[in-house]
Amino acid sequence: MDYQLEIASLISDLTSIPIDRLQFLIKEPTKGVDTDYSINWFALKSHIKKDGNQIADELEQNLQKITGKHHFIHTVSRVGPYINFKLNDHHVFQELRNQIDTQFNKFVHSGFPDLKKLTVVIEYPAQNTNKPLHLGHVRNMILGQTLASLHIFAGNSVHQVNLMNDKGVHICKSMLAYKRWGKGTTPEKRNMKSDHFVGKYYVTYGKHELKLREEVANEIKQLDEEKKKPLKEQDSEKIHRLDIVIQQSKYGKLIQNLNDLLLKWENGDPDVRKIWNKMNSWAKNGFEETYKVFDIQHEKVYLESDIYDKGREIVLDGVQKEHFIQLEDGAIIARFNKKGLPKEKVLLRRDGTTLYITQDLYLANQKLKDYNFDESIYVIGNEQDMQLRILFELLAILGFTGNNVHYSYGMINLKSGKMKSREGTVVDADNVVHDIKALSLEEVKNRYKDLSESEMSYRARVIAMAALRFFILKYEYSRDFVFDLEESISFEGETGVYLLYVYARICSIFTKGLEQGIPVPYSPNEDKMNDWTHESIPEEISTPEHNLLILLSKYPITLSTTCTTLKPHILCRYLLELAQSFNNFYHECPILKEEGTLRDFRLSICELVRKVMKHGLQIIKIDVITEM
RNA sequence: GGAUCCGUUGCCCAGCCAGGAUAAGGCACCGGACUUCUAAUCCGGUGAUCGCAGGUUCGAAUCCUGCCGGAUCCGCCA
Repeated sequence: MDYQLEIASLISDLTSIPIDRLQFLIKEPTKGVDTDYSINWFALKSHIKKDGNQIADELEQNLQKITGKHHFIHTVSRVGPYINFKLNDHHVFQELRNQIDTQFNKFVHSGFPDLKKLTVVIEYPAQNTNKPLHLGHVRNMILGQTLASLHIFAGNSVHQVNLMNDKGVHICKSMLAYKRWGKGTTPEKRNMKSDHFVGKYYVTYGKHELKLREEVANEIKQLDEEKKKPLKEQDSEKIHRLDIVIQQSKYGKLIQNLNDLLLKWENGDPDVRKIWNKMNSWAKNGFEETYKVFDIQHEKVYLESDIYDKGREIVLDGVQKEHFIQLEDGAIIARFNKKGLPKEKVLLRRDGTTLYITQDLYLANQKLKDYNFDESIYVIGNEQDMQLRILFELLAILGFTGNNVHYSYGMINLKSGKMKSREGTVVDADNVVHDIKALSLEEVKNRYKDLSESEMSYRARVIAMAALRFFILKYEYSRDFVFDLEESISFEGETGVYLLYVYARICSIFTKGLEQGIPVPYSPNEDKMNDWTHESIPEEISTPEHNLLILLSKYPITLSTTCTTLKPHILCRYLLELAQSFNNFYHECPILKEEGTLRDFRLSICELVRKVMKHGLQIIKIDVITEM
């Protein structure tokens, strides 16, 4: 039961203030105030033309009449400008108790409004095939995957797809370096993960280019400055001279080689295609290994090399329909007249070749054809906000049906600054997983000396992935954050490990209970629900118990909010609060040492927390373990 | 220069959409709790001009305006 909504409903009946307005006015109290929900009657004044005090008096009196021993509101009281509501523990517990057996699925969905089920396409992480995945991709993958999970939970039909950027100048850079310095070696011969092998050559190229560029840095700078001047003031002779110097430098020749390679690829040169195929398959095989670690599965992968040239017809058709404009030199552009958008955007080059945006137009249509979606989500970093705005605007101009959403997440920066893959200053996805696993294995070994190797590494793996996933998801997705392996991946405090620990603790209580012949709701070893029909509740409920009950009752609405806002951090914050609240309860309230109703009541609370914790973690794709 | 986002304690981070009680957590630091259901834990403490200045309001971290500081974007690149 959503008590916040119920209270809003009660007040709505008494005041005829619309309930959808009232539910935002019912607040959870700040720390230290002994109440469960409250409303400030000042906030009601703008809705009823009465004296505030009078409103509060009437409300309080009327509410007093209906609340009481059997009502879900136990007490109503006035403190200053607030009307406070304390819920009835018995009522809350009885409501929750139903889910211990068979109603759990109904319970977790009970916060959802009855909406039409949607078909949703989620595209991520759209990486390039020139280098291995890095921490930015990790955030992308984990967010994309979690979005899918949230939509599936909400009952929507989800299609997870990827766009593999497997052609273009970036992969040519790796190819060029490999051709020049690779000497035909392979990842196997070098004993390297194959995508790292490809990435090595990308970095080699980047460093080489940077070195050569320095030789003509001065000329490039001068050229840039000259070109920045208004057209009339430009010294065309100087520009020409600088151009020649740059072109004839080693740097210029390298760039020329790169462009030649790209052109050869476009023309289908067999030798170039052969090496391209080889390097791409190395890259893709490497990605597959990493995907396995993160359990990433795509229903379909669109390849840029397949579709880069498509979308031309859409653009030409757009010209026919006078949406776009063909310039004298042959280029096709779109003009915008909207704040925040550029004046114009080129859609086809003057030589008729396509651009990335051309392909985007095609892919948006193709996804609609393939899935007839209601919503298409692009999980892409916020540095591409403008590109996506332009794309969506173009689609709108073309009368595109279907809702496009840019899930714009923030960048991960390092203490040392921004991650730059061409300079090799990135946190590699595989390495970061490896490091966290090593860290958690050490912790497991410290605690258990006599576990089997496989059990130890299993636990270490679950713990490590929990730590990493939760670390990414606990931040509001749109915000940038700074990553530092030492400080960021901790197993203490607000971490995934903290949540796992609560789960393991509860399991441990149940295991101990079973050993002592005490009936418990759940058997961790067999992963089995027991016959558990406990219904009674002690006369006196302690504060930790009360807090847990209230918190548990908020789970459905938390899930619903998380799903409708697509903000996983809301669920993460809830689970942390639940874990804190449980740990407080754990230390304050003995369980197995008690007897009768009190023991059973507390065991029931444990089971509720266990179930909600497991469910919540499942939603964010974190596995649990029963012992740690 | 223009556009978008951001600025909350020594550090990290929630709250802002929908204004209301003493600004919530975590890290670090200080003190306390393991012969008692797992101390990867708990309890207590120190620590905040919510970037600055105005405005609206009975009331502003939250809304509005201006300023300062930071990030990103503004390619016939991807």
